Amino acid sequence: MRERLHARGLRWTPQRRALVTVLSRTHGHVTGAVLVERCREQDPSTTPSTVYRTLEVLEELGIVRHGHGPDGRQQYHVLPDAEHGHLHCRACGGAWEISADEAASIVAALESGRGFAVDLSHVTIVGRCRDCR
Amino acid sequence: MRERLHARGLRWTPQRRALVTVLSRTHGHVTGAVLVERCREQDPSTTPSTVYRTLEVLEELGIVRHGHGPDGRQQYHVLPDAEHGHLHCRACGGAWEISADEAASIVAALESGRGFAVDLSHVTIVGRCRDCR
DNA sequence: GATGTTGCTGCAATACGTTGCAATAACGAC
DNA sequence: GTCGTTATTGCAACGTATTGCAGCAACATC
Repeated sequence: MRERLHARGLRWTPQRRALVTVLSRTHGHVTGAVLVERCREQDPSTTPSTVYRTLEVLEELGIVRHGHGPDGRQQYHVLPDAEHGHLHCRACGGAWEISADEAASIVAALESGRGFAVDLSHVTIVGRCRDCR
Repeated sequence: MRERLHARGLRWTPQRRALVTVLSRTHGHVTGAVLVERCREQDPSTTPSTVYRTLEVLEELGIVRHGHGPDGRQQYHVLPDAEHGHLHCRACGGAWEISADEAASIVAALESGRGFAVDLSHVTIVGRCRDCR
């Protein structure tokens, strides 16, 4: 991590180390708020702005990706999960991932029809799941 | 409008009238904040909570639909536009609509594969448009 | 027109994120 | 180890959206 930051002229600070540590223990999706909270557990003096700014940096480095839940709140996931989209059930609140394979037809349709390059990991589709219908 | 509210035991208030007026003059997509602002132009004493709560009511009635922009903020659109999804270019900020026809393959894929009923009007897909690639 | 119900409003507080700015501290060079 | 540069931090303020609650006012009824 330190190397990757330095390679871009960025710095390796205690606050960034803390967030990276938290992320390394994180599985699946987390909201920004949860990450802030977890950083605070490690270091109560953590401030939200630092965490969110660090997340931006890590996203540029490709370490994390973020999308938005059905309520529009940030959701981060840590790589190197395969790229995937998200499915949310409005009724039960359940969430699933859409694999790149499964999304292939979606991506292809927008690509060939409009020349639009879908950022799959930022996609969240809301609706109702089989059980809730 | 008044009839539709009364039919459900709801009330037709000056604040609701103001929002409906604003909406009737609105084309395309608007953020919640913009709607609050426009209501304030009509009546400076308007408060955000009332506007957002009224929007919820109107959504239940099917008058408006909301989704989230690429930054997760609310975006409303007024019916009776046909149901459609949204496409956002991360680079230029442009936005387009995805017609139900164009989305048919997406909807069908998730429907048959997972039994998931997509709420198309709540879908926002982020990526890069043809010009920005 | 007066009255009772109860849906609505406005306020205040809270949550989640973002941004400007001055002070700090990481880092490279000596 | 010291010093200078400048990326980062922490603070404070702001923007957007939600929620609890007490008082208000729409509406139906009389």
